[in-house]
Amino acid sequence: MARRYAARVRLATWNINSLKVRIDRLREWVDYAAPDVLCLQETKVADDAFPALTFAEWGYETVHHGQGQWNGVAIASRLGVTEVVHGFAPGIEPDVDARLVTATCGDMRVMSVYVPNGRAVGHEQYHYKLVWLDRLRAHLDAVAGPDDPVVVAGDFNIAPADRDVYDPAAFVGETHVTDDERERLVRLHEWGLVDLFRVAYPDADKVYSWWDYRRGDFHQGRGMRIDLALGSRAVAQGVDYALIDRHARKGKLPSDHAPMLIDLTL
DNA sequence: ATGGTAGAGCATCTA
Repeated sequence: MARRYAARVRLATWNINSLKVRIDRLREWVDYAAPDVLCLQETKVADDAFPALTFAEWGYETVHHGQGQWNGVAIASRLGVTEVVHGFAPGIEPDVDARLVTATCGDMRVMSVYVPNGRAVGHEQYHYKLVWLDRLRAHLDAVAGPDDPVVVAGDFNIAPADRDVYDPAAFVGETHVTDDERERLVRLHEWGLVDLFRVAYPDADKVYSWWDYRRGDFHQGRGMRIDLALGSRAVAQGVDYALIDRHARKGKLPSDHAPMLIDLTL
């Protein structure tokens, strides 16, 4: 259906690191931030344990793609949830894990992604990460076009540039910062996606979305910006505001990731 | 000091 007027949309993404443990904190943040579309990662629940009725009480339609103990991704939307694809589109080698779910929310084609961690450079899981990102690019071609309003949001487990890492020297030879991983992000840029946080803040540094639980890293400012919202041109040109909400990383039982929100005019 | 914490779930595995 043709769009008749500009719509303001608040998009959010959060690696919640267990929906079961974090449901009250999530409710608190949703009340505060009131996103229209919310991408979640690491729900760590099976589909039959996903609290869809709770989200419905909050005013959200949901789709969840989970497996139980690990991984699990969801999209919660006040703008509808249609044209759902669980995992990679048909024709692409299926994923062994639940790391991707796609839905149309309002006018946007939305993907919630939990990119494999990679564990260590050269590890079998690192190879899986790189191949997974190649498959994500193929998936984009299958479910959307670069001229559509498209958003790919989630935990990419890649810091796009050195300024997205608290100490680049500390990560030499580690995952999340290698040329091979960053090249996969460049390929997504070549498809037509841009880093929406950078649209709002082209030069900001020391802005992170994840801090290791250990060693007091959050309080010492040792973080990385690895949670990204990538958007096509139709989305990027409408970015009004972006925020990585560090306050949600504080207090009792925080996720190790902060949520990010992006305000758009579509 | 090759450490530390957190979540799954009950011995470790994953991050």
